[in-house]
Amino acid sequence: MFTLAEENYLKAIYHLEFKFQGEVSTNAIAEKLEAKASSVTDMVQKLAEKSLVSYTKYKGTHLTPEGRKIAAKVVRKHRLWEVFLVDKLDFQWDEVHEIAEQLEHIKSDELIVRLDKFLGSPKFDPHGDPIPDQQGNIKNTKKRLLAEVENKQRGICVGVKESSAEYLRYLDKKKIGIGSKITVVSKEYFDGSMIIEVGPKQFSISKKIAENLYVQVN
Amino acid sequence: MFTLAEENYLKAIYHLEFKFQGEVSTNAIAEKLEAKASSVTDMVQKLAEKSLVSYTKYKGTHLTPEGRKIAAKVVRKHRLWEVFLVDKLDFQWDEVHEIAEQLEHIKSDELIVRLDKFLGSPKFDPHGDPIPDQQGNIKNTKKRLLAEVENKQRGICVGVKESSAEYLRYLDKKKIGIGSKITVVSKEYFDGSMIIEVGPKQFSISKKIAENLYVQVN
DNA sequence: CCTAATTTTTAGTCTAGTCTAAAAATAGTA
DNA sequence: TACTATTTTTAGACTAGACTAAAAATTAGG
Repeated sequence: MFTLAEENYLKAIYHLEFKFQGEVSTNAIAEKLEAKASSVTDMVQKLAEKSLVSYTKYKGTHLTPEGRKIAAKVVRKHRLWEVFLVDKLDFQWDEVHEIAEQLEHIKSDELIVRLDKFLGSPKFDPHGDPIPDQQGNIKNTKKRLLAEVENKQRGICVGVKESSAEYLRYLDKKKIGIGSKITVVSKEYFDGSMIIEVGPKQFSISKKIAENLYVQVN
Repeated sequence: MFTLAEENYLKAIYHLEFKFQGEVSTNAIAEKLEAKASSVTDMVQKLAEKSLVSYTKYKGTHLTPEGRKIAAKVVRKHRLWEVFLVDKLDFQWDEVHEIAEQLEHIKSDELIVRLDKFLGSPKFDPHGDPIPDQQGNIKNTKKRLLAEVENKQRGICVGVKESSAEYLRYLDKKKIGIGSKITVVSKEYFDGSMIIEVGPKQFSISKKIAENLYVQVN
């Protein structure tokens, strides 16, 4: 199996590859993990030894299929646990990250199979990020801000950009949560506000609200 | 906070103190943790520095109130997670220990409060061992084997001694589980079998069955 | 009560993972 | 292109936690 540090490095590289769509620099990893660049060099060399990343001096790092599989598994575990914490233990969306950072390293395949089942095989975590499947495949989500959605289009709420308690409370009040179907009824280009339909109701939301809600359209 | 190793040492000492009712020897700790005695000496000296144990060379170790509190907390977490795994994720009683060994180290007080609530504040884990409360106090359980229970006495099932799949399946079939109320109707001293009452039914069980079931009487 | 066996401790070594400081490579710019 | 700034790597040191081997203390047996 893999150590905690190894898993964290693989996960960081995984996220950074996604973000930059390609090779990942030593400094980027260092920043993400709040470590020094020299430590990162050390570790990626070890990971390269184990064929989990491919690494060329001064050029950067990227995951091998093997490394990607492991990273995706950690991410899957992280996001499933977040769903557990929010759905079952009633944590708020913004309180769960730190705990999930620990839970993601629990080693037991059977545990994850059963947890997934227990949670109803969710496809998104409470922040709207997609949960990789067992093979590490991730649903191509095309998540975008509600503010960017065209008139008459319909999307599924998959997360928030900001997650302050106030904002989440507002959303709760309006019955907007992960999975809510939201239709843009009309947009006011003057102030960026829009009228949306959620369930049986139509109401107006401000630009600020629309700019902090992610939806998936397709 | 405390490291994984520290927590494991404190937990081991906690269990051994309970078992031996007193001072714990270096070798006993070493055996429990499958480590060398020299490693143990090292660690207990460090723990003594931090006032988590009191330790006198060649004499042995025991927990300070501080150390006991931490150990009890780890045990509480371990046992709550075991309940979660069995009650919610449908694991068998004998499959959960290894996973709980990992989960017990997750750091978040709020998590434990909520988990406890989610599980209905159980007082016993799936093996029938009592779960320490938030203050680390443990219910004095007087658990004993069903075979040792007197005629006409009534007990609550709190665990099993053996936990083979066959045995557990037998218990399931007979609708005996944690919390089941069992009354000893009559004992056959010739072969150690007994007739018991579980719920609305009375039936006979062999000595072997009775010697592997723990109940709490009073 | 003295010697032998056992237990415990000390001393020194190892690995994983981190760091700092300095050297080397790369990139940016005049 | 050459010089400077930035990035990356190397070298060496540190800590936690484990180990082996040897020394010291304790316990047990005659």
